[in-house]
Amino acid sequence: MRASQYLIATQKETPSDAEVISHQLMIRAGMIRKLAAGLYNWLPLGLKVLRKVETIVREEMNRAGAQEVLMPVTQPAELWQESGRWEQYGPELLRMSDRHDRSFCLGPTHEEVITDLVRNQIRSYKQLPANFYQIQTKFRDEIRPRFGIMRSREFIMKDAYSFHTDQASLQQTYNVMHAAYSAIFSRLGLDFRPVLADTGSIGGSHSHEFHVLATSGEDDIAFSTESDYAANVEMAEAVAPAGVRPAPEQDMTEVATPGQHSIEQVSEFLGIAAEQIAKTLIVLGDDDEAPLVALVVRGDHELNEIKAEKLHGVAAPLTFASEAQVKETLGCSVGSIGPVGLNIPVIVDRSAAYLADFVCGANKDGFHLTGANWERDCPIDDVADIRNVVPGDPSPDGKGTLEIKRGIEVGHIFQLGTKYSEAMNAKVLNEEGREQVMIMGCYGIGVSRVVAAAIEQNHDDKGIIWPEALAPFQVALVPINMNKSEQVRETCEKLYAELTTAGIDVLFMDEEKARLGVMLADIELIGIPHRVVVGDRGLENGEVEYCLRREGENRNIPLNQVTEFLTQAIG
RNA sequence: CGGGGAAUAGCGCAGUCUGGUAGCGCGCCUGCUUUGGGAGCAGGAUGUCGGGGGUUCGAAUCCCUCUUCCCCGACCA
Repeated sequence: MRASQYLIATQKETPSDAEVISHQLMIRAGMIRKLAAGLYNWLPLGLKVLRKVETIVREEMNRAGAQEVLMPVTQPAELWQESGRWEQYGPELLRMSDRHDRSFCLGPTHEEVITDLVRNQIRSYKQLPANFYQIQTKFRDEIRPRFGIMRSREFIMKDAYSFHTDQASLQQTYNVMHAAYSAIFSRLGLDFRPVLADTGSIGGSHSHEFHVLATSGEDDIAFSTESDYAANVEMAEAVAPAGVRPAPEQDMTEVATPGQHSIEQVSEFLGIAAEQIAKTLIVLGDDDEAPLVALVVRGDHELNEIKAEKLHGVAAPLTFASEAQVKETLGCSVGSIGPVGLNIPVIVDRSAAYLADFVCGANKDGFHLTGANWERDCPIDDVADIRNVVPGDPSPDGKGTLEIKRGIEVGHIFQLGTKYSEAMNAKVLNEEGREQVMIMGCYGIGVSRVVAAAIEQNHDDKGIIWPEALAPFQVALVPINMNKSEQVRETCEKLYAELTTAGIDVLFMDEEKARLGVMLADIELIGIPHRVVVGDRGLENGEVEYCLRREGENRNIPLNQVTEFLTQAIG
């Protein structure tokens, strides 16, 4: 491609509304432009990268035996009413009516449509298992789109759905998809980890997320130092401390703690470490008998809301009781609550249950208890894992301890079970000639998000450093003073033709009056991996200059070996 | 949706408090000179100051209202 015929929309200044580096660089390199909140135009250069991701995803999905289909973005409300999600999905589902006043939505995902398609087309167990995928635009009306293409409202997703007659077959396809995803992200040149995940609102049982590791990620991932255990912090099990709870040594004493509410305040005021304090949180219960429930975690731990809301007796979604509700039921304010003498159900975290001689609120404004002990001073009926793991916790698989890193979720695989097939009556005839509900799996990759994630992982202060597989161009060809030197012009034209013929994708910086500094800065910003600079100085020795973006060191190579050299360098 | 900020040329911003001719840098166009890492000189184009209403002789500036965007919290590829 000749730069003179290609839109290179680079800009020197960082847009003021771009927070994360990938967003800044995608704007500056001229890959995307914002149209409205969470909506982006893809410019030629950005689209080229996006297509490369799509191609790799498509190749690996095909290799894994999936069949490509294409479903509409616009979906009829009836299907969503059938699955029950028309009511469940909430405002993230963009709904609309057509001229006949029929209801539709923009697809945030395609379980309903694919289930409808498959129930109409597949009648026999002999046609299963089957795995269908598409690469297509999704729309989710995010409350807060941000970070450019990373969390946009409209985005490109590869979504796949598999259908089975038994769990073993689902597990097999799930494993194949797990392997295919690993192959995809490896080919893309990303540092990624598959992690155990919560199944979220899509429902189902078993699930893994694929995360690209990056400090700007929005998820916390817990890793074992000794094994390949990895889980989203939402999911990672906080195991019970080893051994038995120490015996009480102190007497329980009420102490005045005027104005001390938070754990830090109480800890400092009493000179007692946060891990020796029991933090009591009041949430709404799920039945009228017990409208409030107390959750107790250690002062240095955080409540895991996802774990908590799954507990029997706790309302989902997890809702904290209001100050007024607490005051009315318990007779004191939020900062002074403790498990001793509490007249509502108490659920205690495993680590908190291990405490002896701990400090807690006295259920009386301005007072705390020291030397409190389970059983002796208050009952402990319900112990559960309700906290987030922290670095240094033992790994749930018993090997090593956990460390926590940030990740960007780029893929997610689920075992859905029969959630949709049952609701939508998607059945096949099995070997016995009986109707049977199909079992489903689903598998997503955020294709546009991968582009941003790749930049988060591959950049320096000059710009993007594309992994070979994603680069919009493989080679940049830069002439120096082409408008003055016939020798430089001829050499570049020849090289351009030769490299192109060799199947190399070259960006030829052929603008007559372009300045060297500007061209080089643009190429570095855009992130083209290989660069060849042609000038009179080098040509006198029959040489051109080569630079690998990732290394930044110039070296001379003989003119007559350029094609061979680049073919090898690209690999 | 709650809390906080912002909207002035393609981009980044000043001007607003204290009302009085619409500004700066980058980019863009023309010409000349330059040309081995974001050039210099000269000339030029570009604005419903987010929209609507009001106050005023006069509003980017003060008041009311609407809209959009950004940041912090609960969802997700």
